[in-house]
Amino acid sequence: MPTRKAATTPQRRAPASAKSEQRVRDILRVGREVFSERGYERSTTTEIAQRLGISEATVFTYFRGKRELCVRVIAEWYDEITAAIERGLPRDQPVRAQFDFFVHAHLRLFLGHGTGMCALVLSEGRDKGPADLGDAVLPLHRRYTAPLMDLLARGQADGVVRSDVPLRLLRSLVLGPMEHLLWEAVSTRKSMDVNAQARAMSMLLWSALAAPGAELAALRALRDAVERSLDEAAQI
Amino acid sequence: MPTRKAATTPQRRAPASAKSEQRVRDILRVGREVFSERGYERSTTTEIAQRLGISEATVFTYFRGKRELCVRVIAEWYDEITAAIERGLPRDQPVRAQFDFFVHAHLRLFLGHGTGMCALVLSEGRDKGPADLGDAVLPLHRRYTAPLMDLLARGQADGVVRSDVPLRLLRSLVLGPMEHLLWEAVSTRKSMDVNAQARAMSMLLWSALAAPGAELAALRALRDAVERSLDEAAQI
Amino acid sequence: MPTRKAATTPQRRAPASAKSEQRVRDILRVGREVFSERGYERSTTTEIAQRLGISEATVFTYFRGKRELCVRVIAEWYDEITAAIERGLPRDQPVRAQFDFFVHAHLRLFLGHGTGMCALVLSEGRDKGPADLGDAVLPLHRRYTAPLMDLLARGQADGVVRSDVPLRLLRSLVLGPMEHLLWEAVSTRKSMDVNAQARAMSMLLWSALAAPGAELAALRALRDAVERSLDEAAQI
Amino acid sequence: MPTRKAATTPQRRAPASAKSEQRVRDILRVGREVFSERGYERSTTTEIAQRLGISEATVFTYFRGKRELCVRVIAEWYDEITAAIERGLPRDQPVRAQFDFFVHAHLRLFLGHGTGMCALVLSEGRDKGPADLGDAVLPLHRRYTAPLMDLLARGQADGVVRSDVPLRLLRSLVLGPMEHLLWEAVSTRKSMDVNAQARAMSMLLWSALAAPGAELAALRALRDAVERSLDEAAQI
DNA sequence: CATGAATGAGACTTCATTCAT
DNA sequence: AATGAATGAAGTCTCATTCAT
Repeated sequence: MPTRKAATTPQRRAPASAKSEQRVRDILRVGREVFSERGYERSTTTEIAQRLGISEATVFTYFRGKRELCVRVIAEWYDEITAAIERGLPRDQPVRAQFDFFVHAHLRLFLGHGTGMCALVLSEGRDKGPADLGDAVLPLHRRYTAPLMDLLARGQADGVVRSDVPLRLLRSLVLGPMEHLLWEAVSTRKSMDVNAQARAMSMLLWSALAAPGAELAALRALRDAVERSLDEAAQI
Repeated sequence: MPTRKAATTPQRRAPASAKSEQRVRDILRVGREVFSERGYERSTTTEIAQRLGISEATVFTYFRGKRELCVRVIAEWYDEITAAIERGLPRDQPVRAQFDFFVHAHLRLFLGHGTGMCALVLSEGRDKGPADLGDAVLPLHRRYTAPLMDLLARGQADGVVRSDVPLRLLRSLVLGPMEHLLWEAVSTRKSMDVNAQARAMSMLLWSALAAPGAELAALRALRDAVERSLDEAAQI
Repeated sequence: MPTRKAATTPQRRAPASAKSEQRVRDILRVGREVFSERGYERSTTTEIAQRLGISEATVFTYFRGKRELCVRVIAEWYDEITAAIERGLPRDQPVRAQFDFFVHAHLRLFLGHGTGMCALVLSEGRDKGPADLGDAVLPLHRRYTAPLMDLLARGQADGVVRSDVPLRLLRSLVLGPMEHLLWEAVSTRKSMDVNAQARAMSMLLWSALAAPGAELAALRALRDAVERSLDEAAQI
Repeated sequence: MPTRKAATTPQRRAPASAKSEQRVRDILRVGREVFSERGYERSTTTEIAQRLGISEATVFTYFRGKRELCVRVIAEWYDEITAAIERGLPRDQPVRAQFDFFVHAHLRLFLGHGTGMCALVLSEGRDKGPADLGDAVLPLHRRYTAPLMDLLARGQADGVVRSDVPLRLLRSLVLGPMEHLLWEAVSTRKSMDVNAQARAMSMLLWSALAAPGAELAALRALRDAVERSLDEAAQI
């Protein structure tokens, strides 16, 4: 600890040349591989270095430590998927279509690069002693889910999403089943037909989200109209 | 944390005297405490032994190793909560009431003994290297959720639960949001009003599960109303 | 430098059996050797373990870390020499004799076990970053020099030690030259005749400490001589 | 900190252009800063380079290694203070006045540039493994103290400094207390009134150095003269 | 000449596990 | 049956030093 030690000595900082940046990218790439395969605690800087065929010391030239590397790996990944969501979201289409996109994209992104990142984030994004990744992960996750939250809020405003339940619960209602599905995929190590699953999931979730009385209300309005018409007709 | 070498030497097995059984129970009890406070990797056999005031070696007299101990701890816990569910489930009441019980019990059990076991299971039940916990946990989890699956199946047979979606997806729809909620509780370390949350969650989930027949029924009612109106109109 | 880590996990503590105590003594003995040969920073736990023919891990079973071991080594040594001084000091004899004893004992003790401890204490007893031995050493040193301070104070009270200079300066006047001599011995690695040096040093220092009354005595003697001469002259 | 391997490869030597000399001076200047702030072992070539805004490799272009740099830093410093002493020494004044100057200058120089150099020299000038600093420092220190030795020798020749003690011991008597005082200043990190301390110290040391019989001898001479006079008077 | 980049060697420390008693 | 004692294996991290460009 290694020592936890007040760093009084300035750290060697890596410069920003083209070569350096490539190194940083390489280490991040392999770091993502290893961390997602093994989780934080069981990953070793040794393995990361070995897979790259470089010295362990080199890793520490570019990252202050294992912890920082892992945070960077997670951050990069969140940046990617957040960008993918934000880039692809069809904002000019109805809420329902946007929701559909989100579900598809979410499942695709989390399973796309292997299930490892998914597991890493789900599992390590939590307070445990020194390697407290949770504090670093939480804001990233919030940013990632922001589009979903917007979308649901807009849905509520438009009356197509139920308003009888707090937004927070709706978020759980959406993300929960998807994460559960992902866990299952991770646990059983079975591959799955992402598109089919996404379609089914989106349909299911939307029916759970949809304003429950929407159709009913429409029907009642219809009935009332019919009744009124009939009454009027009867009075003639 | 380094990967330890898997135990290759056959261990002396502990006998089954009354005293021995007490020892086993003690170790399991404290093991549960420690594992749930720290997670698997950050727990140490040293601490477990120290809390019991016994020698580390004694732990290894009764358990082949740290991993086996942890698996046993998790298994015991699943046995308990599975039994609690099975014992309390009001099988003679309608599916809806049973579902309600399950949701309440689930949240209560997972948060009851602190969030630690919840976190341990959610977090360590996952693919990591050889001898992983995941393989041991999966069947336990399946057994635990069996009553829920039964219940949903029965609901489908009775027509009160939607049948347009595979059971597997429905399970995710139920367990997913609850786990999501639990994670949130664990992450933010905020205590929550379990009963209130359970009520809201149960209501929400049930409305998502409920056979979309509800609308059909409404439509049927409309048809009837219209018919009635027409009949009345015809009588004039 | 290893990481400092907030120790949340209880440390393995060594028990207090006879065997254990022997181990502790062994490690302290060899630790003293190594630390005094190399100084703190250049000493390694590896070497200490190797000289004992034990595993490095064993060292850490008995001492929390390098730092603590070194502090213990220094403390033990101070205990020894402090005890030796306090045990041997001839308190019933005149201050001058006690001072003589102190000087002899000091030189003997500091050079006795090699010059290493002397160097270690002189050199490492000072604020430098993480391994701040200074705070641990200062009170030990004060306790060690307490008898000397007492002795000087008593000397002042008795009028045999000069009172025109603060005690603090007198302490520097006594310890300074001795340490200087020891440094020289350490630096040049020449052995020296401790007894002879001690005799000369004691004499020199005492003459520097002695109450300037000496000259008054001389003047008195002169007066007497003159008087005697005058008497003799008068008898003529 | 690990023992580094002594440089075995012959280094490229730096040229002696004006620019190069400036570089050397810069590195020496910053090296002095760092070494005196942190001591030898805890200083890093990284930090020295960073403070200068140059590459670490550049440091090694001009100095064979860390150790050589440190030796040069110490040597430069000794050159400065030696020159200061030799320049200021009032050689045409009495020994006592010269001594006074030396004491003042010594304290001023050692504490002047912070206590760091003082600590560095006092602390690292000592036996440690191969290529130690002690061997390099000793001759520098001897040269530095040469004026003092001269001065004391002259004092003995003139009869104003005691001759009953070897010069070597007298040197310890002078330098010892001063170093002791400096250590104290360094350890306690308290600033001190250099001039006042120097005055007191000079007075004290001189009274310890002064030929103890000087006054007595004068008195004896007086007595003899008196006796002789009386005798002569008696014979009349 | 200067340096960006890399690294070998090693330091301290932790911990699950074994085994003689 | 219990444990005191020991340790192998591994892990994270540091830093002086080299060398191609």
